[in-house]
Formats: sequence, C-alpha cells, structure tokens
Amino acid sequence: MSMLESNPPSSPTQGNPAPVFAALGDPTRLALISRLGDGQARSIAQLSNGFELTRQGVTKHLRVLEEAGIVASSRVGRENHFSYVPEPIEGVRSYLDSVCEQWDDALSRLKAFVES
Amino acid sequence: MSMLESNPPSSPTQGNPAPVFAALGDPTRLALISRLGDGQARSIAQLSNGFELTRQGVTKHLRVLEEAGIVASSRVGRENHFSYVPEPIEGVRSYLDSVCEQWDDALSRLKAFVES
DNA sequence: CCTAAAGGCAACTAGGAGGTTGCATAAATG
DNA sequence: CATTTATGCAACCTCCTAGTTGCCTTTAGG
Repeated sequence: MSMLESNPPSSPTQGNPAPVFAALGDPTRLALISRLGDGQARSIAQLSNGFELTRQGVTKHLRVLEEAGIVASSRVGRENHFSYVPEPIEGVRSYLDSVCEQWDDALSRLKAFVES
Repeated sequence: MSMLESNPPSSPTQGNPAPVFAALGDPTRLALISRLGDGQARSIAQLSNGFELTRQGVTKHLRVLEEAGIVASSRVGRENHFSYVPEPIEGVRSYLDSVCEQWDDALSRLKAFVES
C-alpha cells in the first residue's frame, strides 16, 4: 500500500490564515519559496544547494510548506519535485489587505472626528 | 532607573519579514490584532475578555506582538495600554506582494513561451 | 491605612520546532 | 548484478512556545 497521495484531509487552503503565517515565519522557508516562486519545480537535492543545512533539514522545511499548502510535491522517477502553489499566499495577502484596510478606515474616522 | 522605553535594539521593523510572520502565526494573536486594528488602545484586562486564556497567557501573546513591533505598550496609571502599530504588517504585506508579483511574472513568461 | 483592581515576575509543565545522524529503500547506470 | 544518486524513516537532542499557577508590587478609592 503506497498511499502517497497528498494527505489532503489535514489542512488545505482553509480560511484559516494562522497556519500559513506560521509556515512563513522562518527565513529558510522564505528562501525556499523565493526559489520556487519562478514557477519551476525542483528536486530536494537541488533545493538543498545553497543552504547550510543537511538535506534532511531542508526536507523538513519542505514538508512544513507542503502541509500549509504553499508547495506541492510529485514523484518523478527517483526524484521528488516540489513546486509553488500560489493560493495560500494569495489568501494571507488578502487577509493582510483587510487588516490594513481596517486600520485605514480607523484613521479616516479619527481624522474626520478631529476635523469636525 | 525605569528603563521601559521599548527595548529597541532587539528587532524593530527590520527588513526581515520572518519574525513578523512568526508573530502572525497564531490565531489568538490574529484575534488580538483584529481587536486593536480599530486604532483604540486597550488594557490587558480588557483584551483578556473573550479569550479562554488566563490573563498571563494573553500577556505573553501581547509581548510576542510587541517584540515583533506589531503593537506598542504604554503605562497609563496602573493600566498597560496596547495599541496597534501598522508598519510591520504593511511591510510583510508588501513582501507578499513581491512574491505574488514574481509568480505572476513567471506565469506571463510561461504563457508567452507557450503562445510563441 | 486598607482593600480591591491591574499587572509584573518567576517557576514549572508539556509539547512542538529545528536540526542532526544513521540506516534502509528505490531508481538510474554501466 | 553492483553502484551511485536521491530519498525516506526513525531516533535523538536542544530550545522555544503556549499555557498554567502562585506570589509580589503598584495604584485607585474610600
């Protein structure tokens, strides 16, 4: 039984932004995202180059990103290719937009009150 | 010596987004930010209402947000008022904008290549 | 002064995160 | 088939995090 689907029942791109933010809260993972952001899939060995980590360390970070839905993996021969998935980060970006918008509205109301 | 400035030498609003993302990676802290996002400062006792945490638990989360620069505290009598500081979240928002932009550019190049 | 409200500080626990090492497995290659 | 390459798995370690509890300090109000 080789169930290596993609363990979807855990935490896909839910409306919950906290796990995605937590996955973004590490410089190594941000660097991995930056590398994969060009749309090209890469193997673990490729992604391990340039980090002062062991391959296993990089693998763990990739698993964190995968469980947050930010990257997806697919086996190609003996290699495991990771690719960027844009939806989760677009989701937290719009979440931050709403936070900033709330702040701007509060500022506007304050300004209107002061000038009244 | 009452040095309660704001311990600035640690990690203000640096260009490093990872600590801010890490601070955002908790639902309790996101809820606290949402409350303070209306621009009104609140005491710890006020902010503790509505959470199933002890006051000390909420205090710890507020300290995490403060060290990330997302909120600021100021003593008012016997109360400690926390207020929202917009810069760090605006910073990580623009960081996410650049990530999404990199992705969009990659998609455009891929599309142009396929259509060529 | 005494009391109640608001916090701060320190200790302690449980669990997860980041990272390592060692060994096993699968696939490409000669 | 033997070997190298690319991973996976499991155990282990250390440190941080989330959360609690208990107690001490400061302040507002009678």
